[in-house]
Amino acid sequence: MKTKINVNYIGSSFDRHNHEICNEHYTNKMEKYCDENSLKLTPLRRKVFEILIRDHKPLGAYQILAILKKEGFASSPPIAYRVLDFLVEKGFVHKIQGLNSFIACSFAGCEHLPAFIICRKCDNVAEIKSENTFPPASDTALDFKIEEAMIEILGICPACDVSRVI
Amino acid sequence: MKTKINVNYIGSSFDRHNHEICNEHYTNKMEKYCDENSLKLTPLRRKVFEILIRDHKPLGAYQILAILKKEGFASSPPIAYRVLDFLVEKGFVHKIQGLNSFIACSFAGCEHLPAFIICRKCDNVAEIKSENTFPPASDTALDFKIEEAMIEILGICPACDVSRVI
DNA sequence: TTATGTTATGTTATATAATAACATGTTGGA
DNA sequence: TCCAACATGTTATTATATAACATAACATAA
Repeated sequence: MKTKINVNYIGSSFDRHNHEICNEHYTNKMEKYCDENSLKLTPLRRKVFEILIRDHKPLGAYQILAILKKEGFASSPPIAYRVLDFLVEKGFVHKIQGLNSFIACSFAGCEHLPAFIICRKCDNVAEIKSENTFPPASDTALDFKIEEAMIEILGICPACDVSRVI
Repeated sequence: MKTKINVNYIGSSFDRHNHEICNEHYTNKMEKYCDENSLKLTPLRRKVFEILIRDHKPLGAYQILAILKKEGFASSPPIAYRVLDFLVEKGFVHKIQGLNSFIACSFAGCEHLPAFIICRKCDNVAEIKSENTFPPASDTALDFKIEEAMIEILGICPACDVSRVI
């Protein structure tokens, strides 16, 4: 059997990689984390995470529901939203507000404020670590207790930027 | 007649100020800008901006619609969304994705990537300038052409942070 | 002035996203 | 075994946003 290589732009860069190994890696991480923290990794939760990590692209709740339906699961809206709440709360998945969609975390297990760069041409999304950009260099924010941050940067990725000098 | 002082946390800090002067200031700026750029500052557009700058708090489209209705304007959803599109496009108003709401810009006329700090206790929102935090210090983002950014920071503002040392 | 293109406003209907409220199932101890 | 906590399931509804189309206002060229 030939090894199928799913090439996608994900993770900490827009670089290519073998996405199957990547999937496995994050699924393993998740199983380990749930085990250690006595969280129930139920079939439904596992399935939703699997759906999200498959292509590692942002998916809306209703897209996820459609896939769940096709694959024999219940598919009323609260099913997806509840599982997504769980996955987001535990840090396995992030919500991308600007797209009303959800994406598997690229740095699971590693403390971070998630940030995303979104190419508006190819629609690929990459998660980047944002520690270096925080706290924002502003007097205002100095005394502000940051708990969560939503950083979504829209633009053109290198691959789509035809005008760039190669 | 007594001068009514509306005290609110807005602008580049969570500091107090006379919000009436502030309103006037931004309305003037807007008029000037529209004049110079031959943009039509119609009664509807003026009204929506006025609604947003009144208390300088984020308002949802349907909240704005309700106010428009009370004040004698048409109030079907596209009315608000279209005017908001205009105001956002011209930079007079920003959309806060995390709250599905809109807020008058605090740095109108000044080139900037907007960023917000949102206190989840008192719900006040402050806009801060974000130049200093961009581009994010990450190899990934180096080659990425940033066009737009959405930065929303959730936490506790100094006034609400009871635990802080005074 | 009239014709014409453009922009703004208006209406109805509908799409899309998210949650409330409540019922049933499952599981893991006291 | 019983109970408590959690997970899944259903129906209905709320909230957010847009499509599609109609009319009005306004500038400007014939």
